[in-house]
Amino acid sequence: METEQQHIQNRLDEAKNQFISTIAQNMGLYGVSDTNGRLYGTMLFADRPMTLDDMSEALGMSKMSMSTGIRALMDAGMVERVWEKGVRKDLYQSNDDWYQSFTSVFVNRWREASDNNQKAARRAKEDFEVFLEEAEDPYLIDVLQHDLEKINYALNYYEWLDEVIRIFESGEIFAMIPPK
Amino acid sequence: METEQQHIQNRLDEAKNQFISTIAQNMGLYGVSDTNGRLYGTMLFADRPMTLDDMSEALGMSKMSMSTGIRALMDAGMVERVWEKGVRKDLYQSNDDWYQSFTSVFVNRWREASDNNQKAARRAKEDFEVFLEEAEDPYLIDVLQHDLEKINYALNYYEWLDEVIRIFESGEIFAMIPPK
DNA sequence: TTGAGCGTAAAGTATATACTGTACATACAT
DNA sequence: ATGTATGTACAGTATATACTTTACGCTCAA
Repeated sequence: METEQQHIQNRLDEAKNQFISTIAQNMGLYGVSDTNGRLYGTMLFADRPMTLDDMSEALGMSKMSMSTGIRALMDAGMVERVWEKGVRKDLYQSNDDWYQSFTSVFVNRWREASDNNQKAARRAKEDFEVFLEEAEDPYLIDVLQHDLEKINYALNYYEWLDEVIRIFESGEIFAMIPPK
Repeated sequence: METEQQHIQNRLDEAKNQFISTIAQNMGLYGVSDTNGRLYGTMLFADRPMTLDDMSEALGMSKMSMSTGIRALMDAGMVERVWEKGVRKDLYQSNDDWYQSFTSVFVNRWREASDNNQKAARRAKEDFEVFLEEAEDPYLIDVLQHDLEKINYALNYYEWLDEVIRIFESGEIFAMIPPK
């Protein structure tokens, strides 16, 4: 027979779970899978650092999944490893500074994409310019000029995007829009 | 035997393809799949609006895939349908205003995520507060207070995030960081 | 009214992704 | 030194996603 307090505890766990499920679902935008999101949420509400076995128990999933999940969350800077002397098992806790950790995730992902795109655009531009020198057919020249315009437009866009990313990277965004 | 001009044309197509492949790969950040990204890229460089059959031919994929792909790109506002009288087939062209289309994609996705999270957080907060009233066990009370702190922190974060999204939604971002 | 051309729904298939179980290498305690 | 506990690589399996094929309903021309 469960006591009154146990009943509250159960409903509390249920409420937490519901919240965790929701944020986990929406973490796809940060490039975090659903289950890794639940993993993060579980650690967020844990009052102590957790071991892989703790997580495995809490989520009812294999320890191996926890291991790979933690690695992904660490890479994203959303989780950090902590040490306690006398404890053999690895201990992890969530990085609770969402402003820092989530903007860094955002910056890393978008910076990489922008860099790739810029490189590809510059390479295409060089090629197009060479072709333009060689071309004689008026129609081909016309096509090439239009294509060059597109590439130049893209390059400008990426420059702008870089500026946006920089605002987040440097922390200027927090001056523009102060955290509460 | 291919002429000089044809040879240029071939190399041009190759260069375009390489560029398209790169941006398509990085379009995952916008929630656009790789092949839909290629579809967009193909239309971007097309000098005329394209039919589903054109696309199917260009990408070497089934017309059905083009149909569903186009629908996704339309929903994202990255592609628009155009009419030409006397033409039976549906015609589509890329929306070339990247500042508009891509920021709107960004806003929609993040706004939805933020809304969901906020709803879940508010629901959790209400629950936690009820539990706090009912709780008597000091340890449980302590846990609840910490949990409430987390939820309040989350709510503040979502408010901040909403502000960030609003900057993009309203176009204020273009005053802060002007397009080139 | 009929027939051909068009877009898409539905079901089936292939490919990619996420997850698990086992087995191993490493580190620590005795 | 030896045994035990711990994290992870690897291979296999299940699940989800992307893609194709077939069939159908709708629209417009004749």
